[in-house]
Amino acid sequence: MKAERTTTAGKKPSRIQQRNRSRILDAALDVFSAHGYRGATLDQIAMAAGLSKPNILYYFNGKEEIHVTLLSQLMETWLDPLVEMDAEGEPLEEILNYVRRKLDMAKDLPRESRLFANEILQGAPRMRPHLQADLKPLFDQKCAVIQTWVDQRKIASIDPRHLIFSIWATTQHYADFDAQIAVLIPSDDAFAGARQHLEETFRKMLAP
Amino acid sequence: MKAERTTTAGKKPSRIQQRNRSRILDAALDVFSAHGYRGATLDQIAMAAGLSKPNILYYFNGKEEIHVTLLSQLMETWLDPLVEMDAEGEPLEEILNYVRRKLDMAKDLPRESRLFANEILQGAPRMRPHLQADLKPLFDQKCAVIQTWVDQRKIASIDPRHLIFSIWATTQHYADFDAQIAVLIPSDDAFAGARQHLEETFRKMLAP
DNA sequence: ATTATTTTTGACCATTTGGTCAACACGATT
DNA sequence: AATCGTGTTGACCAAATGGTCAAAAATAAT
Repeated sequence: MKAERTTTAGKKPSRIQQRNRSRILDAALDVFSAHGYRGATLDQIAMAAGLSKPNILYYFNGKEEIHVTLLSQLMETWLDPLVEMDAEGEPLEEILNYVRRKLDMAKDLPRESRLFANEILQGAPRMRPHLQADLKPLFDQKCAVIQTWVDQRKIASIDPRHLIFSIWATTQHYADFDAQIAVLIPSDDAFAGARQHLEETFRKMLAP
Repeated sequence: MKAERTTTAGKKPSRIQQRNRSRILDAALDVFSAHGYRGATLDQIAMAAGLSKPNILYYFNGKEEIHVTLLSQLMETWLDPLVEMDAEGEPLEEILNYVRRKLDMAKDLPRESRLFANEILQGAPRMRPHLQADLKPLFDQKCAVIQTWVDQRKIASIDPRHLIFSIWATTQHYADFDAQIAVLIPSDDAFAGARQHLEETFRKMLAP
């Protein structure tokens, strides 16, 4: 019988296992988000994790498994703000809160945002299953919620799908295109201005 | 004296030179935009161009030169819609026209959009000079124009910088995140819906 | 202390990849 | 047809890279 210390962990991961696995994942997040999947090397990840390359391969069966693990973990975090959007809440405030939460994520988790962006840009080769299985149903459900708000005249008439796209695009932009923004708004916290701008614009956009 | 048939072309490029160089650049655009810089290989580019690898290296001094050439050419096309925005025109219509043009570019030139997005995502290692030299001054100039429109109450009070970011984000999103959109809006032309949605939302956003 | 188990690593390997080069083919000019 | 500059390529190369493995350290269990 093989070790199988990977995805379907046999029993209980030792203290040292937990520590090293999370070290590796954190280092891999650094490297993958900065260079993309193919641009990242195991040596870089090993270096960043403070472990030897063979040791990395002791904890993960290969480069791809590290990447897939990161993507899977990310999915949960990524969808959470949308899950939080409450059909019973006050419509405008629910949507604005969603915008705020997404912008917070772009600010606080830029590596995750870029990892995601990289994967989608390349055609989502390793993530399409997750998108289909997790994102799609949630998306459809929340679109329906927003549509009821539109039908009840609680917010302006708008296509819920493209509204969500606009929210994703405008918030993630500040993480994914940071290198460009840094050139255009030097030595300034773009997020402060972004928060106010998005608050105001989405408010106007949605006013019934 | 060396050949120097690269950037600073000695004299006149022959018919065959022009043909093959553009073939290579077109193939490289395919490959780079699909896999990123490091993910792209000269063999893939050569294959896509219908030429041998050594032949590719006969026309370009290396992988990086091909990439840089693409980026340089792209810059002009990319900035053009913003250049077109006329300070003398009707403010709201000028901005909406800019949105429309940017969306057209996302639809018609998705490879270029992804090439650009890939480069910025990786921190713009090969493009920062262009951003500084070309994009930055244009950005500042057009921000000033928009600011005068705001000051004259021609459009709503808004931060021109973040307005432009929002336009970039929402339009390019449809090209860059196509893989995700295809999952969420299956077998549908997202651009048709996007055009109407963006038209309406930016109109509301900017109404004085 | 001794055995058993889990971690760690130096030394290797096979493949991929960017790039070189000498030789060869082509096309225009004489 | 011989010549000369332009194009083209098969054969190679060195470095990078994902991955393997047997042996050595640590660590835990007895």
